Amino acid sequence: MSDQDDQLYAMRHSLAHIMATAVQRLWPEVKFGVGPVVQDGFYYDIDLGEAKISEEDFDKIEAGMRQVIESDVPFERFEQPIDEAIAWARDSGQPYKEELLNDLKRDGTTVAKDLDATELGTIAEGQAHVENVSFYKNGDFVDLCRGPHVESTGKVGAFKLMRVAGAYWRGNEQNPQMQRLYGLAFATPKELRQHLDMLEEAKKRDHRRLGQELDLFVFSEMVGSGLPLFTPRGTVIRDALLGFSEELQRNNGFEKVFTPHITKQALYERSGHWAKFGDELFLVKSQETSDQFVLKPMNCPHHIQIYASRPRSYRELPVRYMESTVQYRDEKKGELNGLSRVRAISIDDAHVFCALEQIEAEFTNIMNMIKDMYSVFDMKFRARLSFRDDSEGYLGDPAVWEQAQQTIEDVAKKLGLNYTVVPGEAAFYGPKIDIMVTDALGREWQCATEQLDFVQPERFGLTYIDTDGKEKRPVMIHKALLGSVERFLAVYIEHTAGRFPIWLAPEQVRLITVNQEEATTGFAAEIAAQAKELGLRLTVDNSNESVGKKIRAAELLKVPYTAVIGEKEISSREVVPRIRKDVVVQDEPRAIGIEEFLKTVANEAKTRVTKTSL
RNA sequence: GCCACCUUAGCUCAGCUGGCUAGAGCGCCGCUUUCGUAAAGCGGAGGUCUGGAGUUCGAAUCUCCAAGGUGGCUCCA
Repeated sequence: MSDQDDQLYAMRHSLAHIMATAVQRLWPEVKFGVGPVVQDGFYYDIDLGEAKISEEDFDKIEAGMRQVIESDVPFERFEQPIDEAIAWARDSGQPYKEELLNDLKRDGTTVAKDLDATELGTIAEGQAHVENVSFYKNGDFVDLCRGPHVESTGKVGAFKLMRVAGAYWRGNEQNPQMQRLYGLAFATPKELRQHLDMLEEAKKRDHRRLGQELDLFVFSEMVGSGLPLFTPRGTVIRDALLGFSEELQRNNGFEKVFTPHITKQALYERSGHWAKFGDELFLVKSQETSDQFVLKPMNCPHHIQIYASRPRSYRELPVRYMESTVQYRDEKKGELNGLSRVRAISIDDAHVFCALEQIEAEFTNIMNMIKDMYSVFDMKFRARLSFRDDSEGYLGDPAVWEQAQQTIEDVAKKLGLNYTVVPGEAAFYGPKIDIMVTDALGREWQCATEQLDFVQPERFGLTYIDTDGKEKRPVMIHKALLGSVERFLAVYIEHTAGRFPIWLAPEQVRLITVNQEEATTGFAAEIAAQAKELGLRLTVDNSNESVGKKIRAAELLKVPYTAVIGEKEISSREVVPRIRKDVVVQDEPRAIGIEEFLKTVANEAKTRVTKTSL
């Protein structure tokens, strides 16, 4: 961390205390939880019992905060023996602080199991035996806190309270729910302004909004939440994305398979998913048999059945099956969100069955596809190597894990990936590489993934006959390049602000007729027929509107190429294409023969270029 | 599921502290116009104000319940 980061951290943290001070003055009975620094700001968890804070109270609280800031009182640090601190918490009616202190005393840490490090969690860093704990005092407000803080309440930058949200004490559903007050904080008003502008831009690019404006997908209350319906325009993009993924995979040794969308529950009992994720499966009832069916939430057990359908030789390995299909998961209602989280999920899924010593080649193969794919999307990514830690609950031989993790890291190194190792993030069945993609607004999303699985081959008793004639156990690799197509689309719509590259644009060329005379519309129809033969998505707008208005309509739909068709074009058989500004290289529009124009665009679509040569 | 907020025409929104047949722009339909690179003109249709109950002489407006949505929390094979 740089000094500047330290300063920003201290400032944000101090603002959390200042907000708490203001809240306590307004609601003296408030009970405090934790108030850490988060990305772009801070929050504080509070419990007001029956009373609730709403966003309407923000003016009041902000005014209170400004008062504290203007008073410019120092943040004073002092220490207390832990037992005295516990007594303080009890006496001042702060049961949450008391609980934290008791944990601190007992465990030397406040980090509850399954809980990320919090502000207080780091208090005890490197001190297993806690004797003293530190407090910070600003004016009449005292808080248990590791710090650091700025010197005085006047030394904070620009802030703005953003929202109030519910949050369970220590992130556990069984615990009481507190209110979390979020604030943004930056060193200067200018940076705050910039951040608010970014949020504004993000709102404009929101895929739910653009999905409607660009006519890509809809929801229907009668169909159900989390079940998007794709319009013709949206379906063009879906198909193009999946087609791209399949093309990459086919070129890299994957074979397409197909499996039905329902299966007997027994399959998932065997795979172990029923025990772990049973409540997320949609149940399907047969009226003919007594079998219990489920909608498939994933494909691995199905692909396993294909692999297991006959004995396999080492000569066949690796076996690579791909299937881009819809999977169904009954997500909780509060989790659904536009296309980012749906209940019918299309995944460009694939499974590799291979020998242990083939892992390196297979991981490399898949990672190369990921690199190819995201360079076409013009998106940067980094790899998160999710490895095991020392805790229990990982299945399989630790020595094999160790070796596999080493192999995976070697692959990442060899390919020159920007990667980080994250211990403790592995799935229980194996280590994995998650790809974090950065969008145009600098936000990170998990898209592609590549996961090793030692467990399912075991559970299903998969084998192959090795060179020595003996049965061996293969390992499995799960992979997705796009991940969920719906979520990828959400990310990509926001990344491009709906300005899709030529190969993905639902409508690649739009012809605008100057008038509705036979000669004009006939000529446009002639061009449309040629375009169709070239596989182009071209439409003709010969509605009875002004040329200006029709151009505007095409602009709003973000069509990459527009051409006006009138007398001039009919006689010269040339057009002056209007090119969307993110695609264009030279800004002097120039005339081009219609045939050449169409062929060029068709070629650009085929080669998936992001800039035009026109 | 929990907390906060939101829900008025296909879309975006107005409708002040409760008061005549609920408005606008865009879109849609019709007519006029036959037009040259981001909005031609005129006319029309379209709303049981998300649903239900209540308070009131009177409810889009206030209260309660429900549904859907948004932002979080939680979870994520």
